[in-house]
Amino acid sequence: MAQTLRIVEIGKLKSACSSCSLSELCLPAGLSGKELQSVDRMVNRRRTIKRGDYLFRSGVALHALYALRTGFMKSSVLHEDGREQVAGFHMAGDLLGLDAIGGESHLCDAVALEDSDVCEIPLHELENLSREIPSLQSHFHRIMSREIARDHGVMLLLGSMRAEERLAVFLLNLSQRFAARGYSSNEFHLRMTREEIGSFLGLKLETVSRTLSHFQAEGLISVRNKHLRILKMDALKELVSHHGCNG
Amino acid sequence: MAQTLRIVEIGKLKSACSSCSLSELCLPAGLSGKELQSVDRMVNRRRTIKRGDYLFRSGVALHALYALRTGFMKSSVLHEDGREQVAGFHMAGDLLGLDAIGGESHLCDAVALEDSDVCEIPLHELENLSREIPSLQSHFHRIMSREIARDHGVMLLLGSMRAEERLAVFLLNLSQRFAARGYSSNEFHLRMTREEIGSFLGLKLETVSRTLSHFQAEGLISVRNKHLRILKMDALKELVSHHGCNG
DNA sequence: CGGGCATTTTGATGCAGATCAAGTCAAGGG
DNA sequence: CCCTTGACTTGATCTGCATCAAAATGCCCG
Repeated sequence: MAQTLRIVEIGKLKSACSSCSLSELCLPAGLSGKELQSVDRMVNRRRTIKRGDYLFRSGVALHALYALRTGFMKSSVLHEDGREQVAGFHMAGDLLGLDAIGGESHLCDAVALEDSDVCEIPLHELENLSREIPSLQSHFHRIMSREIARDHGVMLLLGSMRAEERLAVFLLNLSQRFAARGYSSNEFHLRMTREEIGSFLGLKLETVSRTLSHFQAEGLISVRNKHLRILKMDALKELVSHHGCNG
Repeated sequence: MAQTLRIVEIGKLKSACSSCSLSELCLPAGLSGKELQSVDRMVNRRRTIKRGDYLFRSGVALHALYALRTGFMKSSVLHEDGREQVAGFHMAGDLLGLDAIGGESHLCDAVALEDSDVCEIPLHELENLSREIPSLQSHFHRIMSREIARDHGVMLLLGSMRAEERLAVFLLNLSQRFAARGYSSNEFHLRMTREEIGSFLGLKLETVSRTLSHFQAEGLISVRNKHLRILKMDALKELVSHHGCNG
């Protein structure tokens, strides 16, 4: 009861895009004051997703796009026989639901890996508004395009890298994204399990664990449970570009 | 010289979207007569790409999006160390260059696997026009979204399927796309090499060849070089959904 | 039409990562 | 505080696909 009330209140809170610290990472990046106000009006609902809960599930109709405000989520595609493939991990500023625009219903699940807040962006209103604000339109296109480019990168990883390279790419990518949000680039908390990392990278959890241990033994990183520290950023980067040695 | 002339002439040909048999698969799907004329005016340049030539290369600035009119292409991402990952195969009606909108320059190569014709769609004009024509806008968004959803499907394939399943998914997908374009769904020509199939599926060419031979031995398909016939569509589909037997 | 090169097939062997199997560790609940 | 439970680590073994090798086939071009 108290719980429900709290959620409603949060939903009503006008913590506007114009005063949101993420606006430069998020949808309204690069908009002027006036334009920002229009976006504020469009994004009038917030939702809290508890750890382990779904933001949306595969098969459900698309209600809106979601901008992640705080927290951490994963999205995953599932095969009919139960296999799960994590398609991505999302942090503050990321836009979720982009794969559902094509068919009107979601094709993947989005699950909170820690308590998260999202802003709802009704697709039709976004399309209306982006007809009036060219810079919003082109930024929305940029966001979708970047998602396509990112996915191609993941395909490269899954299709042609060895386990060590995959893990290195994964860690470097996380590091970079934390840095872009003002967090440390060489020390952070892994919010996902080894199994989820494995699913994302096309590896089994044991392989993830072994490879992390191996990196640690080499002095590249230090891991203790979910706490991770990158000790030799350059060495990790070299690992990625050099293809081991079997060119 | 004669060559150059011929290309220029083709570039000038006004074989308009309004009279193009692909319009229902392509960008202008669902537009009215008047709207179609606006799109015609926007798409005023065609190009011919010879087999083996590049439509665009990674790193080059984005000039336009391209709608494939006739022919067959692949797009591939390359790793700095030379490894190539085929990101997709494209046939008539497909839109290429979507991953370059985000950063203004291409992130993958697009190569013709047979002589191909494309229509150039200047991105800025597309954005201008889609501010005037809502159905064009939403269809463009649908196209980008479908590309994201398709990529997620490929990630599922690369991350969690065995070689036989990958090949089966690949053949079924090709079959479906040929059917959508009015060609036979169970007999077609593979325009790419075994190596390119392998690169796309995250397998080596020998594995592709062996797996095809195996399918043939089982009576699921018949292959002779690049000519392929699907004999047991249902059995192929079962192969995909049943995860072999090691659930 | 025939030589040469690229593509494909097929076989033999090796290895990275999966699988199976214990055992350790941290967190939450009675 | 101990017990349970889920997450993680580590070791032993297995296997699917890669790699290496060589022969067969198709195709381009002179």
